[in-house]
Amino acid sequence: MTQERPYAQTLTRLREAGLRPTRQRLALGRMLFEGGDRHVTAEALHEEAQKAGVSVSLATVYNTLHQFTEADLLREVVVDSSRTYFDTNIDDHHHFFIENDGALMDIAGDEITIANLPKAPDGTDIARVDVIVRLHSRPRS
Amino acid sequence: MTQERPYAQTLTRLREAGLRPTRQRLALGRMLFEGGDRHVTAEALHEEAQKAGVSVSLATVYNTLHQFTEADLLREVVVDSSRTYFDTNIDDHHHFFIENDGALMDIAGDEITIANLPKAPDGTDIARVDVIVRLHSRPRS
DNA sequence: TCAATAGTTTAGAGCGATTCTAAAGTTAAG
DNA sequence: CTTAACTTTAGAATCGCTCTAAACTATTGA
Ligand SMILES: [Mn+2]
Ligand SMILES: [Mn+2]
Ligand SMILES: [Zn+2]
Ligand SMILES: [Zn+2]
Repeated sequence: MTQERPYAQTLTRLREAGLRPTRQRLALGRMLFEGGDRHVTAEALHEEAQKAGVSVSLATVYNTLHQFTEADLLREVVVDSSRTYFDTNIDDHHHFFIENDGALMDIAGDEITIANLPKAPDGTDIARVDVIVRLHSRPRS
Repeated sequence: MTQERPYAQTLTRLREAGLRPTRQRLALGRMLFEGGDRHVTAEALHEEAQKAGVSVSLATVYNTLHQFTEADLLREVVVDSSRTYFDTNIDDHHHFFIENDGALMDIAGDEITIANLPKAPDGTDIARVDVIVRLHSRPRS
């Protein structure tokens, strides 16, 4: 049901976000939103587009990822100080991060229980709570 | 007790880490380890050294922070995809991060209870669990 | 005390991810 | 259509950080 009319679906999302459905945005949007949840870097998405024969500049990939994030179609995940990951899962959730290969995996929000969270310091509000479970992959047997 | 003989204390730490107690390492070590827990960026520590009249190159600040981290005198905290923070608190603990001004504050490890953590995927081991409570500072009244 | 050696510092070049600029190309309106 | 608003893009610029290799310094053991 959520997989039908994929073309129209991405188109609608863009329209609702007030973004003109350009060739580039439609192509990137389809790569991101059709199929399951994804965690991508700009570089990786750009490469994927190239391979799919979609001509988009890296600058546009960055622009688009930021516009999608701004429109709440994506969120950023900070796990590595040298790359930014964009996440198509915008629900509250957490992550496994395999430091060896940079892979990110979702942990559903209700799979982890956080208790006794101290209250935010005066003058501040909690914007989000991120749990990152850092993993090291064991050498394959 | 932990604040006495500050000079000798830093000196001893360096010796125990197998690092020659050079003028630069001693100066940076004292700035980092005397007084309470700190969260610094290389840039900020470099500036602080300059202001204290200690001449150290930025490259040496980076080298030193990494060597200290390697020696378990510091740990890195990833909260911002554009800067690396180094933390003098090497106990298990978590952080408040005020996104507006880049301030980091500790949350003691036992102040948060994490329950139902899913088990690590096959072939991986948990290296660390980081909880980052992202805050937005409310405009001052 | 004083080499000789191993380890350290540093200026400056280099790198990689990301952002910026401003000119050319598109889309939406009317 | 025509026009105005928005978008894309190549390439330059930025920025945090790392690398290189030459100049220093701490350590060692005659
Ligand atoms: Mn960004
Ligand atoms: Mn590092
Ligand atoms: Zn995710
Ligand atoms: Zn800390």
